[in-house]
Amino acid sequence: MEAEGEPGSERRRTSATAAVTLSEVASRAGVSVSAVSKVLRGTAAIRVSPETRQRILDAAQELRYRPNFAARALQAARTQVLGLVVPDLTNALFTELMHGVEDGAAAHGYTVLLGRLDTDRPQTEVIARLLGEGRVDGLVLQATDGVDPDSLDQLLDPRAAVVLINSVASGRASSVTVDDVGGARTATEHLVSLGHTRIALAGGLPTSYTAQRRRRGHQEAMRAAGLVPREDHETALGYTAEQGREALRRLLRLDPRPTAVVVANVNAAIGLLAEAHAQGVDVPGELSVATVLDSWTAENTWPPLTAVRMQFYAMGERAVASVVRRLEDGAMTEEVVLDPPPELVVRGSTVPPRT
Amino acid sequence: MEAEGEPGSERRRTSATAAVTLSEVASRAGVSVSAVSKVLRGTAAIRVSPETRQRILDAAQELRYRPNFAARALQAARTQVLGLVVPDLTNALFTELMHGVEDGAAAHGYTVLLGRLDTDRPQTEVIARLLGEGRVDGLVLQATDGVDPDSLDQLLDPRAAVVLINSVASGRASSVTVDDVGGARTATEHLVSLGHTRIALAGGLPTSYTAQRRRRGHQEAMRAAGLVPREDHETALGYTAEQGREALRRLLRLDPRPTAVVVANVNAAIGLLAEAHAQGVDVPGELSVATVLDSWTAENTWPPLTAVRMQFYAMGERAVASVVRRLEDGAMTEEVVLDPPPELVVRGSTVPPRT
DNA sequence: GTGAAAGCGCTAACAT
DNA sequence: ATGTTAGCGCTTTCAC
Repeated sequence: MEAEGEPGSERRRTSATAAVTLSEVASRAGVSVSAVSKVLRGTAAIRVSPETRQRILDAAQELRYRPNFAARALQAARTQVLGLVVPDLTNALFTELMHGVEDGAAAHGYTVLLGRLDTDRPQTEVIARLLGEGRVDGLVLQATDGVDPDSLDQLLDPRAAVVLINSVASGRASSVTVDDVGGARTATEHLVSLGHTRIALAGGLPTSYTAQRRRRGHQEAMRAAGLVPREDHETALGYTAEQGREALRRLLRLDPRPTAVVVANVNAAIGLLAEAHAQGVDVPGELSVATVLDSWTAENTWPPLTAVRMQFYAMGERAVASVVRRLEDGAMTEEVVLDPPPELVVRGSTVPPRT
Repeated sequence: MEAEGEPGSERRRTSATAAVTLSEVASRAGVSVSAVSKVLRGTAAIRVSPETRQRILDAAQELRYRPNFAARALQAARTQVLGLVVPDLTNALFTELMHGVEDGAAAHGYTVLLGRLDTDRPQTEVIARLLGEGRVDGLVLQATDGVDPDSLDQLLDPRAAVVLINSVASGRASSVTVDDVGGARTATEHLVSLGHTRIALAGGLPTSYTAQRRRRGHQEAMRAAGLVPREDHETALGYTAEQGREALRRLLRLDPRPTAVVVANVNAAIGLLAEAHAQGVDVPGELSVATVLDSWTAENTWPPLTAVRMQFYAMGERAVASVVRRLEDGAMTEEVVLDPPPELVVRGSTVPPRT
């Protein structure tokens, strides 16, 4: 606002690409770069007279000064960027996680860089590039579900700030996990409380860490209710809609059929439900369906799916908090998101069994 | 591999955080930094003897050298990062777009930084920061649907490399748009071809650019079939599931009722379908439902939704191609993705009208 | 209170 | 064919 120094015409000079630099601000304010630097970033605001300070602020303002990201990053050896690496961008669930990561990152002053996990190129490469080239300060990494934990172990530099999502590598990386056991337990308990006794489980792949934990939760709830989890009532096909469909087909071959099923994943549950329609199976009349994991899609199926909301958003936030902590005081932690507990949302797909 | 120069002990010095630099490689190979720089980035590979070259390559290899991102970015005034800014990370459709952007970016040697669009903070700020601080070279920007085009106009620096998704700002930014007109037309044509004549439209907000275009497509198809689009057969409530439900309620009050409806968005269609169930309306018996925009969720509803796949993935790819072009030869373009045309996917929710 | 200068790691123009 | 050097824009001692 203050007219000062240079003629007005000079101002318009700043062209398209040419960004305003610190020294331009300095010369406009008639001070040194270091003074500008100090003032602009608040450091040692003290050792500058109020007038100089104001002059600098004005100059920066008028010139629309923006600190150059690369220069700062180079100097600080910090980018304030976190990498988010996931196997499948198209998954509706990942969306929630990403959202949590995004919000968490913003809250801590970081931005998020998306990492690609090519199926072909080894995950190692991605990680090495992101971290090794200093493109990011830390990494939130969701390994492909069902990936060999040992190989994961291999590729993790224990000194790097990486947090694993829904898998663990003790001593090599931090981890944040959703409460899979509790989630599955909740779903099964709900079915039990409705009076079901023949409760099947449409689970994920046996190699999957989350699938194992959800299975455990299911079995715990069964046993707690005095029921015996039956081997043939369990499938372990996977988390996709198609795999959910296949799970239903298998369950239908059983005699007697289960009266209820816990599906370990919404996507699979939606597929299973669609297949039930296709096969003329009445849900919930003949078969109650409860799913672990909720998403908006679950409430718009017919009947709407009873689901257990898992805290993916919170997990994303925690994951960021975890890397940031690691970055700041080197702490490596393993955490299960228990706090907002898995939340049962009863909708139309579950009712008491027919008598 | 070549034992050369420094004692072996020296090697292990490199600690956790300390990244290997060019000069370390240089001294290990016994050459100058510039030689290493040239060789490692392939430039002028010529003016170096094969032996030196090999020595450098080996040294870099052994030291696991990685070029520092910030240093390169500073020097080149380029980050090879593209910003992706969208209003809602949680939208299933955005997911496809993001995927296309990701793939496109990777193909062009860029990575993707997620931009936040706080509802509170002005979009200006986000853009200014990302571009102004040089965190990204260009921007793929999806303005909030229904945002005032003029205000968008305001905040766009016409010199910046930004491409708009599904909205336009002629002369200020490039744009890539999905074929909304064609998509809606296709959906309506399908219904017409089944023999429907009372075809309603559950549209998006009137201010929305896409909604306007989809409405146009619908009307075009109606007129082409000799039908008159009726004002009272159109709602313009919005794209969410809840708004789809409301649209159905309104349509049900009509007399005579439409026998078919084109919904301008999957999410709304899913809501509309769920509401139909809730109201005991038989789909497709009493009402055929076709939706513009497809997603995997549409095929798992009951009945599965007939939908028109819009090319969001392709749009993402094109958007990246567009920014890259702009970055390289300054070209500003406006493009409609016509090439993979909107694709009709007939599923169970549409049948001929009852006689 | 303010400024000069070194240096973060890299590239490119310019010697040799 | 190889090396020297001057920055890129910023932060940060260290002098004055």
